[in-house]
Amino acid sequence: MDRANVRVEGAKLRLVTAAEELFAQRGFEAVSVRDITKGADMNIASVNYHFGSREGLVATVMSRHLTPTFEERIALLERVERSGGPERVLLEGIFDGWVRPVLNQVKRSSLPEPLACQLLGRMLGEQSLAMPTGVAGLAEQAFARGLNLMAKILPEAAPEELAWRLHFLTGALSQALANEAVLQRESRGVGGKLNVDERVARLRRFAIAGLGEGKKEPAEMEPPDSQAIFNF
Amino acid sequence: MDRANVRVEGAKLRLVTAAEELFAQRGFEAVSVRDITKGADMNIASVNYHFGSREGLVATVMSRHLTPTFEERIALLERVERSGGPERVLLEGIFDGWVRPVLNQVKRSSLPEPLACQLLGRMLGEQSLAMPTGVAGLAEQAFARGLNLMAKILPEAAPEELAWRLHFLTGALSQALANEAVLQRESRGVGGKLNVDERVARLRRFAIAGLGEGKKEPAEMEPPDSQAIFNF
DNA sequence: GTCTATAAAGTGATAGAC
DNA sequence: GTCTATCACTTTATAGAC
Repeated sequence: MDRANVRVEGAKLRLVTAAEELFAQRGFEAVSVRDITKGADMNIASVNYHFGSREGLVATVMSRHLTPTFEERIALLERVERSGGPERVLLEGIFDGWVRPVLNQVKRSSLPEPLACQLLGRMLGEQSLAMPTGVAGLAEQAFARGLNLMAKILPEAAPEELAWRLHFLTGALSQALANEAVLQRESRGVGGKLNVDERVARLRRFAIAGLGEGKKEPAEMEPPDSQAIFNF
Repeated sequence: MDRANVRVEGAKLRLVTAAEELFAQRGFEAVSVRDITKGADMNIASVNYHFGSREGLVATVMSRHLTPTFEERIALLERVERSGGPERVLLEGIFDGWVRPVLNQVKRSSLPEPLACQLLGRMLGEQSLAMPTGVAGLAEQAFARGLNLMAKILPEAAPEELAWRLHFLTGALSQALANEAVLQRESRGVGGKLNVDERVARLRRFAIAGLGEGKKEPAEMEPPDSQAIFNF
């Protein structure tokens, strides 16, 4: 995978850094070229000179973070697949392979941790945000590996069920990274001020249970839920 | 709760409907007043006449959908709390109380189902999207009830852990509603073309397992995960 | 590679006629 | 309540001087 468009330095780096900070705070749509050049204390024309267009800068930001993240995700999932192990270990391997690369990317970022979280959370979760083609291909590869591992744990489940579980995990992860302020408000502070590692530790318990739901453990076969309010 | 700003008709309704369709497709930030009036085949000045400003229209759209949704969520969770039952039933009650009102709102909407899903998914998940104050209050009330019920099932868990689980559920729900196209692409079609009820049925299995993780069931006490790749 | 100046189009909002 | 015309800005992008 060509890394030319992932590495960035000098004037380009100043622009990218300023852009990332603003994208993290306000979202990709709500930031203008002027906001970015002002934030970087550079000339208004510099974005077009260095990146061709606003869109080129957005693509660079996406690629810069998501390329190494998805490459690491692919590598980790591959490693889990090769090393094998009992179901519980595979399940933890899927979660760690899926989530850890995102966390590592947060740590690698030069942005302050809360901003890096918001930026990654947005890139993973924001609707109608087109990924550069190279990145989309990596996302596909990672997804295929995740799906393959899921099928080892739940061989009788429909592949489409497993695909959706990985998708739910991504939604919960995006929420864990980007929406801490929302939880603070809605929970009147009960959510606490957790750093990203603590939040991911909580997500880990939640998601591993969800991903593995239904794996044969005779003791907890689905009871008939006759008293449930609704039937989905 | 005053419903004056929730019910809308005549010219206002035409504008709201056109706006909702565009917001669902492109997101709230990416739609201009001109796009909306063109979509409604109405005059450019009509948005400001009927809603005071673009922001007023956005607030109306949010309130129109989220007010009944959160009111129903509060009512259902209250009902689950009163009727009680064994843990498993409470757990299903929390999920249904949390998610069913959203699904009902999708069905109530005059928009085509896929658009209604995207709109609701965006309102639940889109970062930096300010809720009108009345709606924010309802969201808080619903959250408090959900948290209260969670504490009945997992009395020994930290409240902050339970708050985050509800937050993860919201993230996964938003993903189930709004990002079907993304899953289709990433999974190369494995995700299938599921309608919203089927997607929610899958979310139900995933999330109920995650929400209830750790509730005392001696048979499945956490095994030491010595072989896990990472320790969070 | 950085700058100014400016083009060309789009933005939300409003005054005032009908 | 609907319309036109327009204001006052902002948007991305670029030509051309330095």
